[in-house]
Amino acid sequence: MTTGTRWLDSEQQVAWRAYLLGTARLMAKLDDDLRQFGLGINDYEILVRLSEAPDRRLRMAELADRLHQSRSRLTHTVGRLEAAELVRRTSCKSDKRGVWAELTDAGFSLLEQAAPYHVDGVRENLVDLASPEDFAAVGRVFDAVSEHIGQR
Amino acid sequence: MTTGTRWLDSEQQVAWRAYLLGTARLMAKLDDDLRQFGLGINDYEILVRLSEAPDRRLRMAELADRLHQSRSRLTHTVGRLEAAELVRRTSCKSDKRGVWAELTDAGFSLLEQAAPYHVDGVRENLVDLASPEDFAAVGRVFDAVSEHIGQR
DNA sequence: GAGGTGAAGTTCAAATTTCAACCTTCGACC
DNA sequence: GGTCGAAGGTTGAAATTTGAACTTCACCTC
Repeated sequence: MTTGTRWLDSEQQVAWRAYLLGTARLMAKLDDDLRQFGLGINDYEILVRLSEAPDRRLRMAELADRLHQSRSRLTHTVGRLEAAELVRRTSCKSDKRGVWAELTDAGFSLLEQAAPYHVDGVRENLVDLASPEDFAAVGRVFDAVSEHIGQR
Repeated sequence: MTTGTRWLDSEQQVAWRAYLLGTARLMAKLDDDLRQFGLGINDYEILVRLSEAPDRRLRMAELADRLHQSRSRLTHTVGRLEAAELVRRTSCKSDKRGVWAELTDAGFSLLEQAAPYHVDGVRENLVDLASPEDFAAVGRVFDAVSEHIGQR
């Protein structure tokens, strides 16, 4: 008889581990690089999402979903960003339960400073290391992953 | 004049974000699935590395490097695993500064239980969603990332 | 064989994240 | 209107992670 488990074959195994290790190293590197601006990559992503939204603001739940974070975690993080004056909270008129997180001018300009530096890091440590085809494949794969797993 | 920053083009941007979101969702999912065994993916990876090592043991620093974790984090985590009797620490004779982390029988058998389940999760939520070529590309890309960034 | 430098681990405190409990408001239904 | 289940957010405590300081030991050089 055979075992019911389909183990990864050796190439899949190698690729899976490369992904785990590479991701760990990459995130640590990007985090380090952002530290000079007083941000982590998580904070950075929050600011970016806000900067792109209409009126530079987003509802907390919407933001949490886009980043796949718990509402609780986001509450804490936004609390810190607010203390740093990078984000402002305002209550939502149409839904009294709701809260808008809005990027302040200071937040926007910090982002303007950090972004070029951060993008360079993403290029240097990821994008430019891969062929365009390979990088596109990464996009497809993780798009499928997101799609498959769906919301939390 | 042009700006000095090479921004990501729109496809790269999309791929990068897919990677970020997909990774967040994937890790959360794998973590959740392992919780039934009282493990997180981080604990799991530690046990796996130990299980594959000669005598099922590894020096702390070596283990930390393979997982790209700080020594401090590893000390804490192994402390918890030790409290759960899944890992045992022994001191290293040839280098008195050193400490071996060694998988216990209980650790090994928990791993035997968890592994099939975990691998299924990795397949279902990642490997089987991608074509073999695309998944191989993921491996290549993150291998290059690891290589490029190197040790911490 | 005494210093000096650096590696291996741990420790403690601070920062961050998780988890469950808890309001308040919305919406549907009766 | 009144009720009930669920969504949006927050809170506070517990668990985990980070970062810097610290101890012990190894190794190199003079």
